[in-house]
Amino acid sequence: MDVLPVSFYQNSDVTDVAKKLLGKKLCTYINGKYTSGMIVETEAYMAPQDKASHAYNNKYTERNKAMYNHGGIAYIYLCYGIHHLFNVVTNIENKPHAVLIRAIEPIEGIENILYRKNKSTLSVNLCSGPGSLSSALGITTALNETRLDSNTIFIEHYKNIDVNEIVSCPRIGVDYAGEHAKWNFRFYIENNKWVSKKVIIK
DNA sequence: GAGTAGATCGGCT
DNA sequence: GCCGATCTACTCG
Repeated sequence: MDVLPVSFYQNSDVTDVAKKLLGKKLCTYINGKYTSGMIVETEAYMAPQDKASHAYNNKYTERNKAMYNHGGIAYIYLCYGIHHLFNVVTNIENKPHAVLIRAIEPIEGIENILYRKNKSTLSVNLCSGPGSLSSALGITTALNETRLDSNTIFIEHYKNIDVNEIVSCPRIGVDYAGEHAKWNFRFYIENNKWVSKKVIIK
């Protein structure tokens, strides 16, 4: 009903989209099971200049081609051979920008999440961390390049987050990116217990 | 509670 | 062959 239009993602400032996604509701309807959760943590990836991005220097492969598509679709890829990481493609065609969704706060379909996780009780780490969140929502690489206004994956308005509640800090697990690893491209909602990791001091 | 190994696919040196 | 935008389980103290 209140699904974000594709135009929301076609913004030339990825960090702006990353911040605006906080407090939105990510919903999936996969294999007949509906689940949703509020986005509490994101990271921006801004290729071609961003070394931490798969599309650094406009590198183009079969895997990352989704990022070169227009904004408003999903870029999902396999990490460490096990984890399916879910990204939102932003900007226009041939501008490979993306926002990695790192954590959500479960809202609906908790029983489906527990079933997928083979757990009986809800705990904070179930949807916290990109790989964990994808398995909780049933997201796999089969959904790569799915439109975010489709009825499989969609994002709705949910809660307005005040700028004062948004914390920005360096991204996680991208030390190899040298100077770019220090960019404050990670955003999360302050004092939200579902956030995967607090500020990392180095 | 903290530290480490193991899982396991695709893209690259 | 090696290593990654990771997570979990298992060990050790």
